Amino acid sequence: MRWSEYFIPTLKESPQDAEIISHNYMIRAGLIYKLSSGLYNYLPLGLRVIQKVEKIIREEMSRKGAIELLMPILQPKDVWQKSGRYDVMSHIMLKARDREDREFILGPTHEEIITDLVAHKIDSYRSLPKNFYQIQAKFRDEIRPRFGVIRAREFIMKDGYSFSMTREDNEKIYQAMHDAYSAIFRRCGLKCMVIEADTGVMGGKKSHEFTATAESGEDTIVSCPSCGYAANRELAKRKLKEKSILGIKQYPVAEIHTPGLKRVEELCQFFDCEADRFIKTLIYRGKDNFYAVLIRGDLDVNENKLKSVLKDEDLVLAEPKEIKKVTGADLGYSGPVRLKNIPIIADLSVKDMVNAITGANKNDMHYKYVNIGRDFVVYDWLDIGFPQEGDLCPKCSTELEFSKGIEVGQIFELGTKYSARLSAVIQNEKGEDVPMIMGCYGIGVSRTVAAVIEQNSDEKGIIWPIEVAPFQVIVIPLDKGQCLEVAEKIYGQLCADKIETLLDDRDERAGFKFADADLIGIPIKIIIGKKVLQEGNVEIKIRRTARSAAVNPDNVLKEVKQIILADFEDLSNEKFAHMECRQVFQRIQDGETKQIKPE
RNA sequence: CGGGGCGUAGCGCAGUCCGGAUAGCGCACUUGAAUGGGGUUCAAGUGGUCGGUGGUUCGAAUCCACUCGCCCCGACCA
Repeated sequence: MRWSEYFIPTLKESPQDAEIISHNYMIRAGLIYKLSSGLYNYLPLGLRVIQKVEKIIREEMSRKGAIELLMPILQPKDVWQKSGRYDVMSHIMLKARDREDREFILGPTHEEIITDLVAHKIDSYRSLPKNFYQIQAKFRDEIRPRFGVIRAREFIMKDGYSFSMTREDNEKIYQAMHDAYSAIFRRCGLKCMVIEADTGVMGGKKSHEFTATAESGEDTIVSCPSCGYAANRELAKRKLKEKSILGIKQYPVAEIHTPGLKRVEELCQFFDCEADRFIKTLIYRGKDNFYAVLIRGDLDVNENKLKSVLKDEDLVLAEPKEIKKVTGADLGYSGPVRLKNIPIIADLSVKDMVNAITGANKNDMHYKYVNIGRDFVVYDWLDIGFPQEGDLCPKCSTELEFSKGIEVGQIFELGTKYSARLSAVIQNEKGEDVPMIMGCYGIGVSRTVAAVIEQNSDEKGIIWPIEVAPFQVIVIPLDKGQCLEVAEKIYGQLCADKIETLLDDRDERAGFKFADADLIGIPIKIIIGKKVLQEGNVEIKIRRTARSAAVNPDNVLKEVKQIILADFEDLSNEKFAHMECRQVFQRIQDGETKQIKPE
């Protein structure tokens, strides 16, 4: 491709609304252009990268026997009502009516559609298992789109759905997808953590998240450096460091007048102490009864964990009126002491608290010097908080580490939630109708591109890993005349050999071209300048290492192929095991060939 | 949805508080000249319904009301 005939609108200045590196570079390198909040044009260069990621996905998916199809973006409302998700996901769905006033939504995902399809077209267990996928645009009316394509409203997603007769088959596909995802992200040049994840509105039993580590990530990952336990902070279990409370003197309970003071923050000031001296008491309303939930004052209750340990999906914080009824006092004065007829559940963080401060279940009153056992009894000790710095691994008690990441993929074991509701049933060997067992597997394609940039860039711009680079090579003539002639020749050779090459044929100065080439991140530069050419050479320069070497123009094709192969090998060992290539790559990396400008 | 901010040329911004004449600056773009291996220099240009509507006023980018859009923090999030 000739730059002058192509379309790469680069920007020298940073756009005002780009908060993170990938967003900034995607705009500046001319990959995307915003149409409206959360809606992006993919410009030619950006599209090429998207297509590279899609190609990798298709290869790895079909390697595992998955079948590609394509479903509509516009979906009739009634399918969603059948699954029960029309209401649950209502807030992210864009709704529309056609000319006959029929109701539709723009698909935020496709479980319902594929299940409907399979329900109609697969009627024997002999046809199972099947694993379908598509790559297509999704629309989710995000509450707050941000970070460019990382949280966009319209985005490109690969979504896959498997249908099995048996748990074993389902488990096999889950594992196959797990493996496929690892390969996909590795080939994209992404460092990922695979972590235990929450199933959210998808429902289902088991889920793993593939999270690309990035400072700018929205997800917090908790991991154990010792045993490898890793989970989303929303889900992560924890142990707490044990503190000995032996020998600490317990004072008698004292009632303190605390007029109008309800929030922990205010109470800290009043008592002149840290938040961790308080036992926060929250009243929750469950399906059948109320719970008093205790947690240390500086921590928050993880409601997902609470729901799951109490096996009560309907759990919500009680209304002020209900609190008054249950505790006898207004919101803000609840406490465990003399709290009757309600189970007291406590987070592990409360266990070693001595002489704590709690509400007194009387308005404007708190207790000081409250002690467990003596002043109240806990019905059950549970892990219902979020892990904090210093907390320990639930499995091996090593101190947990925290990192940030971008969720690029997630896989779920769905069970029979959708198949049962949408009648995707088959007859088993005994002639009984049973719902199919499902799994679902998603990759945020556009988001993956952003994650790759988050992990692969420097102050000059993007540094594409070879497999997702929009072009592998950029040929840069620094002058007209002979330089351009040689450049054209090399460009022709590379193209003829199916190496994706960009020829910067613009009449611009050297620095300008270099800066653009670095910004758009092409891995290999072929630089043709007068001086080097007089010595009969051109220059090959690697974007990532900034190392360069002079080579004879006739050898450029050979060298480039070897660099590319070596790079591929780096990303995907099993695929390209060419020792020779590695050696040549090493030679260029080490600068063993003639150096123009040693770094 | 709550809180905050912004909207002036393709991009980044000044001007708005305190109303006044052809609405400025940098980058980009066009033309010319010099230059030619890491974002050159000089000169001359193109380009703006000041987000929109209504109002106040002799006069509105500027004041008022409404409205649309965008961004940030929070709530939310496969």
